[in-house]
Amino acid sequence: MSRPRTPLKILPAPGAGKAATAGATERIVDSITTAIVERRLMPGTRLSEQKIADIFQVSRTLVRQALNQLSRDRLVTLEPARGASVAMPSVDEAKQVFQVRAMLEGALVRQLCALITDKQIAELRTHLSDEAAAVIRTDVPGRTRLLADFHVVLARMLGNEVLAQLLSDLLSRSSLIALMYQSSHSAAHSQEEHVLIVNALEARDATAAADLMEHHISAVEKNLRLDPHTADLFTALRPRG
Amino acid sequence: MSRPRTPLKILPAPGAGKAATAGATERIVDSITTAIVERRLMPGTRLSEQKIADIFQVSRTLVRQALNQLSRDRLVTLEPARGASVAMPSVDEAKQVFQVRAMLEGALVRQLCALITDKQIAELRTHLSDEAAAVIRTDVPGRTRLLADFHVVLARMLGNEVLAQLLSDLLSRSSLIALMYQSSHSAAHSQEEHVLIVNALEARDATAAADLMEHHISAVEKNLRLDPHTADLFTALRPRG
DNA sequence: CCCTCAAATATTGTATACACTATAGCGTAC
DNA sequence: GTACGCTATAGTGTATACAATATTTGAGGG
Repeated sequence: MSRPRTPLKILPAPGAGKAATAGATERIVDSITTAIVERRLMPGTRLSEQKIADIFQVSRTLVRQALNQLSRDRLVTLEPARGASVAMPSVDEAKQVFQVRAMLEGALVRQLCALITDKQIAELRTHLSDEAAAVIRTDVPGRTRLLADFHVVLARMLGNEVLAQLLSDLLSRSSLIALMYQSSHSAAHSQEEHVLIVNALEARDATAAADLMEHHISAVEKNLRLDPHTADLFTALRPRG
Repeated sequence: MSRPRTPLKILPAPGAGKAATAGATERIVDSITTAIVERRLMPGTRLSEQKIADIFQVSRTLVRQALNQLSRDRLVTLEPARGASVAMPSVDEAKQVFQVRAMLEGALVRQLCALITDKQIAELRTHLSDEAAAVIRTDVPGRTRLLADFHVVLARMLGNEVLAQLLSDLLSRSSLIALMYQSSHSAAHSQEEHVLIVNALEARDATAAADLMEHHISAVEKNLRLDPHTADLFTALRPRG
């Protein structure tokens, strides 16, 4: 066996001590998901069923279930008879994900302007200061999660679980994309844009809020290194170290 | 064993003779999906793993995989230790699905106006006449599929596979919802609205197209029997025949 | 006659076993 | 020395076996 580029030490998932009483498979999904988002598993890494099963002390059955779920979320790709690896979203896929997010979240804030309450604005302000705090103390996993959660929180405020779920999936994919195409968009900048969006929401200015949101998402996308040569680095460097 | 309310004769899937050479599990997913959409499996029907395994002449392993995928699509619900049944989307979920569709497809046609080619318009016209033909000859499964495909075709024309996939899922759920809350929105009416949307696309009138699309989706939703008492009929009649 | 409790049955959850495919290492021929 | 092919090995795909849990059936008591 060739030495794996990544030691595959997934297990701890330190901040994710969920109540896994019922779902053993869910624990695996969560661990791998956070491992990918926290950049401990790089795109292209092979995910051997047996190794993961050993790590989690379960049979391959549950691991396969987990990998299937993850493949449905597009976080891992499942090549027939070759197994699973951490997904490597193409440039096209990256652009498409951000386009869908712009469509969805633009409409989201537009509708939210008409319905949002002062109490919800206050909650958003709290979230914003949490974001700012995480950015200041350079808590990378924390700020990544909070910056993504901001968008899901907005969806929840519309009272639309279906939308929230959808957006949550898209944000996981966005995290993987940002990880793969090294974003130069600073977390601080993202956080500032979030503040502007909340300001527009507070002013109940639907057009401004939508424009700001679409601009924000577009800015994140534009700051990805989606140039062909950089994108190919991953595939170019994949087989050898 | 109590006699099943539905004989569970899923197998034939007469019009769906797909090339299932590789994916045995995919065949099961497709069969059950079309069985649900074509109303041969009513919401709430229990889906026993062993029975399905016998029908498809495979082991429970593959059936479980299929049911897991279907549960991810929200077409079946998976209660722990109780097994799978055809999903019974709640009124809230129904409204949320249509809300998301309105947001997504409104933005879709708005963007499509700027990019659509005359050739694509022609393709849409062809699709529309297929729809009309299916409506006239009261080909219920065919017209259902074509009316749903219209929306996916639009997504494909944007060249956005991610969006197309997302929309495809939402449309499956919409089918189940329409099935459950007996829609009074005639297929003919839907088809006419599709024509209006294509007209607006041809005129490159983004605002009109978006309005028409949102109105169309809203009309479908409004024609569902989402009144509390009717909605409860399913649960009320579920335990006994 | 209905309600409650208990054994029997059916069904799901998990693990293991086996078959098949792809991969890697090595030896041989050119 | 390099290229080709063979064998060994690791890994996935499917089926089956076993354990745990829910559901049903029946008997007994109120």
